[in-house]
Order: sequence, then structure tokens, then C-alpha cells
Amino acid sequence: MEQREGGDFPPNKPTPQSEASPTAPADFPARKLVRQLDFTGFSGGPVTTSVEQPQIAKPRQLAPHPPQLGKLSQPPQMLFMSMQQPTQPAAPPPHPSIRSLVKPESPRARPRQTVNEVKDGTPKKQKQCNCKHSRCLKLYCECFASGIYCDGCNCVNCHNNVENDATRREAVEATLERNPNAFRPKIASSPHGARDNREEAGEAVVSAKHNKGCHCKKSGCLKKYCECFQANILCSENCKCMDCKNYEGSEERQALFHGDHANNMVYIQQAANAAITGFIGSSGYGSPPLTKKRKGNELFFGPTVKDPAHRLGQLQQATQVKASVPSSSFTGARSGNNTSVLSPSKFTYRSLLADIIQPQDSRELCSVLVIYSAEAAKMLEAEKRAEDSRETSLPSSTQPQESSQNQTEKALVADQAETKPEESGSDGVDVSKGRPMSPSTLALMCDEQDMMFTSAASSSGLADDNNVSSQLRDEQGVTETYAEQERIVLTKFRDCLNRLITLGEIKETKYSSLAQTHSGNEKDLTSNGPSNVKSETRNQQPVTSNGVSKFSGYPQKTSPVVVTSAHGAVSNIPHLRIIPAENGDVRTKPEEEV
DNA sequence: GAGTTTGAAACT
DNA sequence: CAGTTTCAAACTC
Repeated sequence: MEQREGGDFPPNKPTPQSEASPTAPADFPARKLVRQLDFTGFSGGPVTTSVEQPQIAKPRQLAPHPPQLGKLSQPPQMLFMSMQQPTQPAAPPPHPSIRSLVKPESPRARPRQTVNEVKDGTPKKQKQCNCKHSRCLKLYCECFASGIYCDGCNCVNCHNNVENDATRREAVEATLERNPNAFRPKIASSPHGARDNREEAGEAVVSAKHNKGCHCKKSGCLKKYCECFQANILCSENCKCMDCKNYEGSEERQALFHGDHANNMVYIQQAANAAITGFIGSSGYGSPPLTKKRKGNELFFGPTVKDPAHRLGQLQQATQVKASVPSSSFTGARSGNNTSVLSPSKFTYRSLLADIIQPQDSRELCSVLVIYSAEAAKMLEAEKRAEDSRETSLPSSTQPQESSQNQTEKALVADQAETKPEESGSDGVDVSKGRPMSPSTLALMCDEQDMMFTSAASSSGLADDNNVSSQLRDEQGVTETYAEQERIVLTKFRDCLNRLITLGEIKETKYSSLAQTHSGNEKDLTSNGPSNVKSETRNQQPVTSNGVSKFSGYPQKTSPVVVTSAHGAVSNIPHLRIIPAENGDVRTKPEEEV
């Protein structure tokens, strides 16, 4: 304490900041998501030597800001805060990472618009503390923790002001003594954040993580009690929380965010509660009430834990979501101590489709789409060629469309039936390449698949492509080709979706009946049986014949004329499953029961 | 708005 | 370092 006074401690720095102040908009950011978070911004900033130096940085922040108490003018304190302002587009963010963190708009941030929320870019007043016993000289006080003076707060016996600067300094020192990093930002951004963003899209900043990690026990880390959650970041391996649901892939978490989007706070809250309690109606959250996992191992995991499967499933899900995610994000997070395996919560939401759609199914779907696209392209190409040659021989040919369609269909069917891996693999690629896929088609493909597909294509047949494609240059032709190609692929896709729907319905029926007459009416089940069959039949039939019922939009739109034939074509291969081989080969296989 | 819950901070 | 207490925010009613 005394020693540092002048030096290090920083209080010092008021000045610099004040200078900066000018820029600062009067208000600022949203409430600090996490205490001290604010600090960062300003501390980290710019100048400081290294972020690592806690002490150094802090001082500055702690620095008492001048007497800005006079609220009239903008409080100097806020100066630095302003820098962090997320919404501020203009301000050059010293700390990008942090900034992102702070993002005010985080879904959750708003719930209690207590304070400095930013609305429409109009910041509101800073958050005011309500301390009563700490004199605002302990980290309990958000103002103090943030390194700012209390200003307009509702605190009692506040010493976090200019008048008590000396006392405040001492408190700061004491705090630093206890924990040199006390005023440092709690959230550290991780190197890789970009990729995560996509799923969370603006939601949580997955890339950052809490330095110390949270220790939540009951909130599932889905309430603002949790610092991670409050900061809008995922729990990380640093956390020692129990029953954490704040991890990527967490359905509870996603539910929250979705709800947020909808601006339905009630929903959010309920979702959170449900997630935490594991108390959700028949909807599907069916899991046992909590079991918590405590550090080393599953303290509570007794027998109840059950459902390892569920957990696994959850993990898988998450993993799936971002397969490539380094352990840090998901696995790591959970793994922290104990969590690794058990971590995900025990309450898992299980969709009725859960058993139907397996993790790999989605991937498969992607591959199927890609493959189909390739197949379709290939076919079309072949068709074109045939036609071309025909044309050459029979210059008078007039209506290529119809014939081409039929041919395409046939070719597709035949191709699949034949199961010629190599051929389809390479050819398909080639062809596809020859005919670049339309944006919409590409959109349907998974990145990976797409990559694989494209790369393979590019590697294999550029030359060929040129020759062929050049001929087809004619826009019309290309367009038609696209349309055709898409039609085929989408039709197939539609069929799959219909099937899924049907299966889901069946399952739903099954469960509902079970629930209602769980008394053991086997009859019900039996009755379901038939219905199932029915649905199934219904499903497949329509698909073949007039599957349009469920998803008919596309065909009609694209090529009304062809619709009928198209269906026919697709219908021929409804039960075949195309399985991509490692090298791009395509094999067909009888569709197995889902 | 009062009361409860929660988890970080402080303390032992 | 673990356990307990204190504290103020978050949350509920």
C-alpha cells in the first residue's frame, strides 16, 4: 500500500483517460456483463505493454478518475468504458476479442435492463450498484470491480468516490494483494473463434473463455449468476461448474438463444429453468432430475445418472455440431475436471426424431445430396452428349427436353442400379464440374462434401469439361441443366424429408399412445402398428406417385412441364441409398430401415 | 418491492 | 487449499 502509492498503483492514470474521454460517448455499454470486464477494454488497450501484466494494467484502470463525479459532464470513468462499447461501430476496438465479448446485445444481456444498456445506439446510464456493506470497496461492488467510481448508484456508505480516494486506493491495493489479477479481465479470448461463430451466429462468443472459470452448481450456467453465461461465452475447461449446460451443442442453451431471438423472455426463462431442473413436460425433455457431477467424479452419479446413452448422445450431438472443434471448446470445456465425459447435463432434450436421425444421418444426407447432384449432372451431361450426337445425325430433332428428361431419369435409375462406383465417382465429378452447380444446389451441400466434391472434380477433369461445357455454353442450356439437376436432387431430398416426417409421425403416435395408455394396452400398440404401416405406406406412395403433397413447391416452380416425369424418375430409386466411398465412389445400397 | 437463490469474493 | 461466511446481483413471487 503505502509503498506503491505513487508508483504503481495506479490510480494514477486518471489523466490519460480523461483525455480519451472526449471521444467517449456519454454513456456506455451495456452493463458489464461480468465484473471487471470493463476493465479490459480500457486496460488492455492499447498501450499497455502486455496483456499479461496484470498489475500494470490494473492500476490504470483502478485509477480513480477524476472528479468526474459531477455527472453532468460525462464521467471520466466511463471513458474507458466507452471504448468497449460494443455497439460502437466507429470506435476502433482496442481489444477486439474483448469487445466481442462484451457484446451488449447478447441475448441475455437484456433481460434486466438495469443499466447501461444501449438502445439504438443510445447508451443508457451506467449500471448502479446497490452495495450496502462493502462500502463499494470490494469486488462485490461492480463499480469497484470495474475500476470506476460509483456515480449515481444506490449504494450505502459508499467509499468508492473521489472523496474517499485514499480509502479507495487502499482497498484497491488490498484487493490486488489478494489477487493480482483482480482487476484484470476475466474473459480471455481464444485464438480461434471464427469458426465457432457460425453456429452461434452472433450469439455467444464461443471463442472467449473465462480465465478462472465459473463454479456454478445450480444454475446450469444458463443464468446470469454464471459469469460465463453473463459474458455470453461458453464455459470452458477452466470452469468447475456442475451440470453445465453452457456448452456448444447444448440444446438447453440453444433453446435459450432461440428464444431470445424471438424476444420472448418468458420463453427464455422457462427454457432455462426447464433446462436446469430437467423439468419439462412431455415435450421431450425427459430426463431425470439432476445429478450432478462434481469434480473428481460423479458424486451424485449414483444409479440415477443413468442414461449414459443420453449423455453420450448429447456429447455426440455437440461433437457433431462441430466435429472439428478442438477439445477446448466443447470437449475440453466439459472435461475440465470431471466434466469431460459426464459433463453435459443430464437433462437432455430428445427429439422424437432422435432415434431416427442419427448423427451420421445428417452427414449422409449431405453426401447424398452431393452425390445426387453429381449423378444428376452426370446424367444430364450424358444425355446432352447423346442428344448432341443425335442432333448431329438428326438435325431435325426438335424437342430435346422431354426426351432428355426421360433419359435422365432412366439413366439415373440405371446408374444407381448398376452400381458402378468408379464410374459414377469420377464421372459424376467430372460432369458436375462440367456443369457448375447452381448456387442453390451448392447451398444444399455441406462444406466438407462440397470441398471434397469440388476438389475432386477440379482435379479430375478439367479438360474434358472444357470441351463439353463449351458446347453447352448456351445459357439456356445451362439453365435447363441446372434446373434439371436441381430438380432431381431436390426431389430426392423431398422424398427423404417426407420419409422422415412419416417416421416421426409414427413415432409420435407410438409415444403418445404409450403415454396415454401406458397401462399396458397392448392393443394400442398393435393398433399403432397398422397405422404405422399406413403412414409408411402413405409416405412412400405419395413420394412415388404424387409425393408432391408434402413438398411440391420446387418441381412446379422450376419446370412445371417436367414435374410428372421427374417424379417418375425419382420414384424409381427411392429405396436406394447412395453411399459415397472414400474416394468419391458411389455405391448404391438398398435403403435400410431408418 | 420483498424475499429467495446463487455464486463470486472474502475470510478462516 | 478447502470450507465457511459475506455480499450483492439475479431471480422469483
